[in-house]
Amino acid sequence: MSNCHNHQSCIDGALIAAQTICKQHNAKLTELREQVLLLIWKNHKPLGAYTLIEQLSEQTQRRIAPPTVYRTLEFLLDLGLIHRINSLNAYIGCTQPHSHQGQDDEVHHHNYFLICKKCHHTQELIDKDLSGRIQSLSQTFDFTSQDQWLEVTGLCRECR
Amino acid sequence: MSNCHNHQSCIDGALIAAQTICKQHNAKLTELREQVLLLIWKNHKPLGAYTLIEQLSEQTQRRIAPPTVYRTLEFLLDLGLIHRINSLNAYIGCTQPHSHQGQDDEVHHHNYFLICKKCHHTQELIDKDLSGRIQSLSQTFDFTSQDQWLEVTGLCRECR
DNA sequence: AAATGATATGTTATATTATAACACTCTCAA
DNA sequence: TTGAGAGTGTTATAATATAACATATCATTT
Repeated sequence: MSNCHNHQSCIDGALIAAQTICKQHNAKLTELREQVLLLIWKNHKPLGAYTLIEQLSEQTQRRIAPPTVYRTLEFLLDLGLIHRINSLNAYIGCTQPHSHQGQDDEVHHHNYFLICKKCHHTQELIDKDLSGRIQSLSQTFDFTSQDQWLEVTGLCRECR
Repeated sequence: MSNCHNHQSCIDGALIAAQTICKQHNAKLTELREQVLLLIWKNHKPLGAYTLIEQLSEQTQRRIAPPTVYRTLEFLLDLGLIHRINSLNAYIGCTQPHSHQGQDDEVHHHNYFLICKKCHHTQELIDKDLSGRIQSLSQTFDFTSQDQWLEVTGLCRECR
């Protein structure tokens, strides 16, 4: 782990947030979903689906097939509890899931990531100002923006 | 094509720009590379690698295998002549390849796209102000940014 | 022109990521 | 108690991408 912090409290917080958000959306946080979410958080770096399948298979002592995991990922993505890092084909826990909730119960994806090219440590940003700026920039091109994905690659402090 | 404009002049311009940039980098714009670049431009929408393989196979009347196309895509990507749209696993021509040239002959990727969810029409933006803003935001997180990828999804004028 | 080395392309096989389709299970409300 | 929906299991396969090695092409030197 490249950034020092209380890791367990991250995980605990993520779990509590997940429980709250599931309740809000009348969705069930099943054992499988909780396991997947926790594994993603424990790794604390973008995690590929097949790595996740491996870890999950080991942990449960039985063979987990891809669709099982992909469905679970989709569930967590839809609720904004995790994010997909497109440039890595990998998944990471959302640090502020509540901030992605719209008034209409819809999840808006305005997600920004700083991704270290060396260690793949990934930091999520949330910046309302930047969101607004990108939105209005879109408007000048007569484009109605919905979701925003920003991936900035470079070097984190440790790897520099 | 969802945005009206002189399409042939786009293509012609892209080809001339490619020739110039290849010369600058002492790289060869071979027939294959030119064919691929033109096909990408003719489609004028993000094009998947395997669609490209199909079109290229048809056009040349022989079977083109994936590595051939992927290598060519890599070449064009490296020179900044095309971009990869990560959210679509697809490739599109760069509208302003010269603007990605650094002084040190290195290509910097600060690329922003507006992607229509319905028709996949994709508009490239270049905005130095936004680049700077994202760069300085990265700095506040003690992160040395190199490349920036922004993909905004939503609806274009025609699809709204 | 022949030899050489570097670059480009061809070819075969396979890795990696993701989804389709259908079967089974479990819960909970009618 | 039953049947409808949600969740998960299972098998097969689709879609995207790369590794490894063979061959060809071209420029340069001899």
